[in-house]
Amino acid sequence: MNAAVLAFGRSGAAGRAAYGAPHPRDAWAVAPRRRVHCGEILFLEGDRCRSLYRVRSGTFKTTVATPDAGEQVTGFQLAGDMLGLDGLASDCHASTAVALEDSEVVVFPHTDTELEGMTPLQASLPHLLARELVRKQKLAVLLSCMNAEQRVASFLLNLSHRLHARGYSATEFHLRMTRREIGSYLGVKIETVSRTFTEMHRRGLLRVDGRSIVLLDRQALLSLFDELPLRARVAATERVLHA
Amino acid sequence: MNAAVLAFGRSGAAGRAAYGAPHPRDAWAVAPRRRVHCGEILFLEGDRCRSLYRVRSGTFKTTVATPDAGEQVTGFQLAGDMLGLDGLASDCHASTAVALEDSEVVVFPHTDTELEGMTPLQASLPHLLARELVRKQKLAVLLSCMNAEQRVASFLLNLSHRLHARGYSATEFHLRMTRREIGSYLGVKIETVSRTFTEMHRRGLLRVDGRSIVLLDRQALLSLFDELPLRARVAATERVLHA
DNA sequence: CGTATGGTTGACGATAATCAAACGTCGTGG
DNA sequence: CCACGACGTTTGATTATCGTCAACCATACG
Repeated sequence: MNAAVLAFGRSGAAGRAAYGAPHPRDAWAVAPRRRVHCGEILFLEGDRCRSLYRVRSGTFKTTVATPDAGEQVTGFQLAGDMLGLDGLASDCHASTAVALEDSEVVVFPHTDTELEGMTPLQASLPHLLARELVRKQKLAVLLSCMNAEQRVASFLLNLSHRLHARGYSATEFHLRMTRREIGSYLGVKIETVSRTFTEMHRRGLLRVDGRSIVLLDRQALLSLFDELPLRARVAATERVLHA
Repeated sequence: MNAAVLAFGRSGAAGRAAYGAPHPRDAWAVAPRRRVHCGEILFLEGDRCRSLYRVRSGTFKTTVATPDAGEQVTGFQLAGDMLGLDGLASDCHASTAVALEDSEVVVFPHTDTELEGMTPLQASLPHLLARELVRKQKLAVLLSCMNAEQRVASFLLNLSHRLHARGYSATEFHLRMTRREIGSYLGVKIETVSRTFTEMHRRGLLRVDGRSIVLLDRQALLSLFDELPLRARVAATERVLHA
């Protein structure tokens, strides 16, 4: 039912709450920061992994190179989200991070994760990684069994949810990414993204003007996920009744 | 070029090598084991996460429930692979693990990961999780940009690779999973899996008899990943030339 | 200006989903 | 023993979704 919101879900508190209970805000004051301008690369796939990052402000995309010389977007990161976690698998970053607007990150030198004494970051790494893992798993499910319309609706609802959790409007927001990046992330072509936006607009589900979005009918967007093949819908209904 | 093999890749040494360099085999003797019969559930999505597991022998699948009352296969685990890592995100398992044949697992009680002193498992958790994360990311890429034939070829080559790393034949093996499970994992329907097998058979790439597979032409299977739209292929070629 | 980039729209086609039927193998119970 | 149903698999016919190709517009920028 709320698969849309759950499908991605980089919960707003993810990065913050995991670092220990009382979490004095000053604890971060010592951590170095770095400004990253729009379009600038924070780290490159294959680079030596020297640090982890936490987005302080702004937006990032992470991408991986595909065999066909293209780039595949693997995620969008907002304030509070971690960047570079996949670099812990080896000593190299497994993806590239690019700022989609002028942004700022907190830098956690990689040595922090190797100290003998348990730093707060080190202690919470498994949680952070596991969360990330669950999200990627849900993305895989989305890519496996949703149609284009459902993918786009998932994307918008998820973005809305994450922005809301950060204190922004849940209904009006500005897309920081291009149609091509959205399509790459969702596994559909740019034309399909464009057409889907247009069609949703036509049906009154939202208003689109370039990159500014206004969600007009959240319920209708959610109900797109009920539109399943008949047999599946019947099965789902029975399932709910039995529960 | 070898995207097929890389696309998944639960490297054979993953679970084993990560636990410390010399790795005396006896170190595991103390860890409790558990037999899991074919079809039996090791843990259920939503269950309290009390332990992590490492496959000692046999095969598992992990699945998540989809909104349409179906189940989506999120991975296949062979000997040496970890199970239950996604449970570290919360205190509940994010997926269900089912044995695809009579199997045995090593059980790591969850308390091990919470001890103050760093246990070997605890120390290697970030690596294990990050590896898993990278694999899921690659699965997402596969689901985003490969056609049915490439997905099936990826699956077979990956399985071949993993079996080989475990001392089995890389060319002849027995599928432990149904066509439906393969299709679910790859994001295609069961009929498509079947037809793709048939077509590959017809072209002499492999022999299929029920669930026994014989890979006849690994090169041809790999070359399926060069079959890209013309423009992409040209771009890829140029890229290689410039590198 | 000219060019590059991002976005929209239309026409067309290919890939894979859907629907349907058939077959073999199991295990179960009559 | 055989009949029966539940599965798993294969194959064919048809459909629909989405990708491809192409044209066009708007904006930014040197």
